[in-house]
Amino acid sequence: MSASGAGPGLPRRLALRDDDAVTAPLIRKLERFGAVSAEDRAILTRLCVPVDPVGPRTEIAREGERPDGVFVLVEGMACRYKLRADGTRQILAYLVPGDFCDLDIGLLDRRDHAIASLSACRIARMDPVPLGDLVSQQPRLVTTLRRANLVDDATLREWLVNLGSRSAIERIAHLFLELLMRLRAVGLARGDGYDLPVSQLDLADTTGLSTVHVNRTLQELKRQGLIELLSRILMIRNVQRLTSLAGFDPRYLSLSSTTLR
Amino acid sequence: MSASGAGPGLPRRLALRDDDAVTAPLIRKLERFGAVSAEDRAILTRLCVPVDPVGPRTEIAREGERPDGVFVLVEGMACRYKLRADGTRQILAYLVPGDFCDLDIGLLDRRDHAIASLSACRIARMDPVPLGDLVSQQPRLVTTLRRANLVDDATLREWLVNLGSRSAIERIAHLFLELLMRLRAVGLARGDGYDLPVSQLDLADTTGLSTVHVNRTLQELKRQGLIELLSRILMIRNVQRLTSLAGFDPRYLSLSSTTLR
DNA sequence: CGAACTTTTGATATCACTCAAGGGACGTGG
DNA sequence: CCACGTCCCTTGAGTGATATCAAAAGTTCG
Repeated sequence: MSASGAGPGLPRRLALRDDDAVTAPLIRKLERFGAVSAEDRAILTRLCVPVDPVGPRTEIAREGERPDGVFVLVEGMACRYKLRADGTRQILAYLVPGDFCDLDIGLLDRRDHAIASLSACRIARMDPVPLGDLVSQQPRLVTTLRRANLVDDATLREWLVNLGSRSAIERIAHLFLELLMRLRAVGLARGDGYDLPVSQLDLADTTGLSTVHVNRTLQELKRQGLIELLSRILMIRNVQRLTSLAGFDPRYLSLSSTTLR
Repeated sequence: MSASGAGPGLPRRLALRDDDAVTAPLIRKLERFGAVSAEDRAILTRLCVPVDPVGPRTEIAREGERPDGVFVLVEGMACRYKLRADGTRQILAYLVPGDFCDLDIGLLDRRDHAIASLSACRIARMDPVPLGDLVSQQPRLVTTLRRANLVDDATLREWLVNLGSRSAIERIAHLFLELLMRLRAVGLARGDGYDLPVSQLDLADTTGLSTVHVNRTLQELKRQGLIELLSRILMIRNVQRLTSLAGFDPRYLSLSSTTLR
């Protein structure tokens, strides 16, 4: 899937274009939150060190461990989650390419939640130390990173509304629309559709529903002609009706109107 | 309730002790996250400007408006919340004395949620401009504020778990235990109890349940001898059993073991 | 081609919601 | 001090949304 099987005898990571590809989604995302100069881009590219790709359903960061460094998702889909004592998993957030996590979670000495891939993922890592130096040297860039972080917080709040006060069908519709907007913002949607490489169990652990009910709710969304979902490719057939069904108000994502369409 | 009705003819705010009282809960809270020097205390006291007290159920910050400055809760209980188009309210967080909000939400130009008092409250406000200067001049203090902020984020994640995967009785038990720990941390619990100046409707909007079901669930908690709740004073009769019922693991609050007991 | 996972379906159970109404508690104004 | 309104809590009865259990059918992958 990635370029790992390129030419024989070639070192694994060499080309400059590869490096660009690593930060491309991140930069695309950050540009929504402030100007990103060529120097900023160079700094980010230097800071982001690619890590070995991970397969699907692989733990990336463990709950309870001491955080070190910032992860940037380059390709694929991942999630934050918490495991309860009874084995229940609650997914807290989806990460799409360009998303980073734990901008300053390193200030605490214990992760309160884990991170895992949903699909196969490519990941990069930023060292916390040079990142810390940024604050004095590139305050504008840090502000931009912080803005992006604040939107993640706002997203978490919207998820709380989702679980606390929306019905099953509204929850799923809302999730699908949020992902559409976020993927569009990094150029990874195709029209009104996108790859959604997650199982119905994942959706159940996201929405606080049972897998059976997720399945039936998806069927209802299809029956109403609102979505198509086949081999993990989602196509929203009627964004407007789905938006009104979900009560989706994208302002919490702080997206530009062009992204919204 | 406050000193507003003190001696006749006395100016409303005068005594130095009053100023101390404004920052006391904040400092008590911050000390859990890093050393707070006398200089830090002086800075915080200078930055925190008391605002007129507000009555119960009063909006403090409106959704959609441009954020300006940081609020610090001095006395009383407040909440963040979002209102849905259909009038439903979802409470996102409780604020107790010492809590502050919106450390850098000022970087966005639109609040995604509102803040309101639950009980009568005393509030202080920090100007964003001198606060911004802190970053270069008192980096340690800013780090401490950030740590406190991270715990608020972790709390929000735990609330997501609460709504997504706990039953009604577990949700309420979990909320009560969280508040016990947080109030203890600022010295506002009395043994295993505390003032809980919120209605059952507030609890319903917090836990995603109906008021009727909140009422019945509270009765069940009383019946099991786990809590007493009378005239908005909560007493937890059996912290250990309630903890195990709720599946409450306080580590996300980053509290010291002395606070936990 | 088999093992493991995922999706789908049916039947039944239950938790929590809605509706409706009565009964405090509290404050306000007459 | 009483009368009234308002808000809050409580209770009952009926309903509905979602969970659970169980098993079959489809998919993926080695």
